[in-house]
Amino acid sequence: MTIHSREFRSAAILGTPSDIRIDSLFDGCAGQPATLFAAGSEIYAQGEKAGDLYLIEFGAVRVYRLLADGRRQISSFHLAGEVFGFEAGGTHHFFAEAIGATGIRVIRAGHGADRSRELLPLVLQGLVKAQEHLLVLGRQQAAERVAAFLLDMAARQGDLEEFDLPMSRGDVADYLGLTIETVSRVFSRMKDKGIVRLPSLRRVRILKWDTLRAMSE
Amino acid sequence: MTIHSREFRSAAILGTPSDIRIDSLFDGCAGQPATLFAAGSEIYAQGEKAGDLYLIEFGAVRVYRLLADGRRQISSFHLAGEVFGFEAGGTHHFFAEAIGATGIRVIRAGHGADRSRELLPLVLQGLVKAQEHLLVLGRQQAAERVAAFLLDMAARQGDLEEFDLPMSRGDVADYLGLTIETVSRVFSRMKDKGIVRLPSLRRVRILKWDTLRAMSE
DNA sequence: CGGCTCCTTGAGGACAGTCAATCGGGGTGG
DNA sequence: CCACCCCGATTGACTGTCCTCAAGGAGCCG
Repeated sequence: MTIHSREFRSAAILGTPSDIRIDSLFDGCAGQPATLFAAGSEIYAQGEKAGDLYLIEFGAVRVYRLLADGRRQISSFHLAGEVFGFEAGGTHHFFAEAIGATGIRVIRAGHGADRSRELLPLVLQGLVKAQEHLLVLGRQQAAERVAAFLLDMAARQGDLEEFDLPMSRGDVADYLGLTIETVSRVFSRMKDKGIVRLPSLRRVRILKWDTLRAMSE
Repeated sequence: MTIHSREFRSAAILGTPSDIRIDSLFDGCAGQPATLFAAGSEIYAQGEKAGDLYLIEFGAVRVYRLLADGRRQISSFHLAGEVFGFEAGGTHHFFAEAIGATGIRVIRAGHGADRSRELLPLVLQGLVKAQEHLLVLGRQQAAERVAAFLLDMAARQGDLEEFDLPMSRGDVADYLGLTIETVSRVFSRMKDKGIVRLPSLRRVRILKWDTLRAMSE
């Protein structure tokens, strides 16, 4: 069900949220066309052979894992300018899907050169983020989780007052370890209290930053 | 309150649970004495300058983070033979403490040589483990979490029928995002059902592996 | 043997989940 | 351009799992 468009030419990279430089990773693949993934299409699956990395040019990606009965945990979202696809042991332990229409540049593995030096800081940052998210899932209540999530999304889009939520309520729920209904209720409550405005389903404007920060502890 | 014993000579490394070779990391510090950390003593703290790595020779370590009101999430336990201390941005984002009396060999940073190549597989494995733990915290119930935890502890001690739990019930609770009482109740229920035996507070014998595996899904 | 800490067990309550009905908005077709 | 449709989101009522509070028990040290 994956749609690949070799025709699609990349938009400008919107800038990396971190200060880690990734430019050098693309020495060997400059000028390569990006691939377009349609909404919901699979980028890689658990069990597949891993090695390549993926740079998002526009759109967003969810990386997740499933339990046997279908319960899903999204371990991370990735936005424009971010790199994902790191794996251990040469095998993917997770699934990756485009959330909306997403342009991705593939960084092929084994270009000869050893990329450890450039990759290590990126992977370390991913490790810290995952471990910080453990605190959210293990010890925070629903409202605290949503507050932390909104602040993270805002920070990754330049701390603008208003920003996009590329993902559905269901995706947010599966990222925060909650249900759709609980996420929806927390959003509504935040709106009622004047903490946020919700101009549309996929858009948020933060009105009370300090309140949100206090909520996320 | 930290006790460092420069006199202490290391016991044999008990073997790495993974198949990743770490020998080469110690080229520059072979023969260095290990340091003894007393039970509960701090190895490093959040906010401290990072860079060194730590190899456990015996004992166990908890790595955790705190919320403002004292809620604690243990992001990982580390046993004999394992390396920890990876950080991003040169600063520790977590606390590390010895659980019981623990012998640790410090791998000093900046020995000149670039360690990226050896480190990357270790960090990648840590990332996968953290992300897998997200699924446990986000989507599994209490009994499933405990089952997954026991299987993990068993696997890291050679899949022996009977093995040590170096940490307290409180540590287990803070690792699994539960309370002491819930962990205790799940243990008791598993004992009642003949799934495990608990020869002592810090020791477990798994009787029904398949049941545990089915529980952890 | 006493006292301490950690663990266990019980009773009751709260937060989030489940089930179900309704709302709303973006897209399509008339 | 408007009406309809459909999927996602919202809201409400109720349930259940886990947390909180509290008391009692077990192991381990001096």
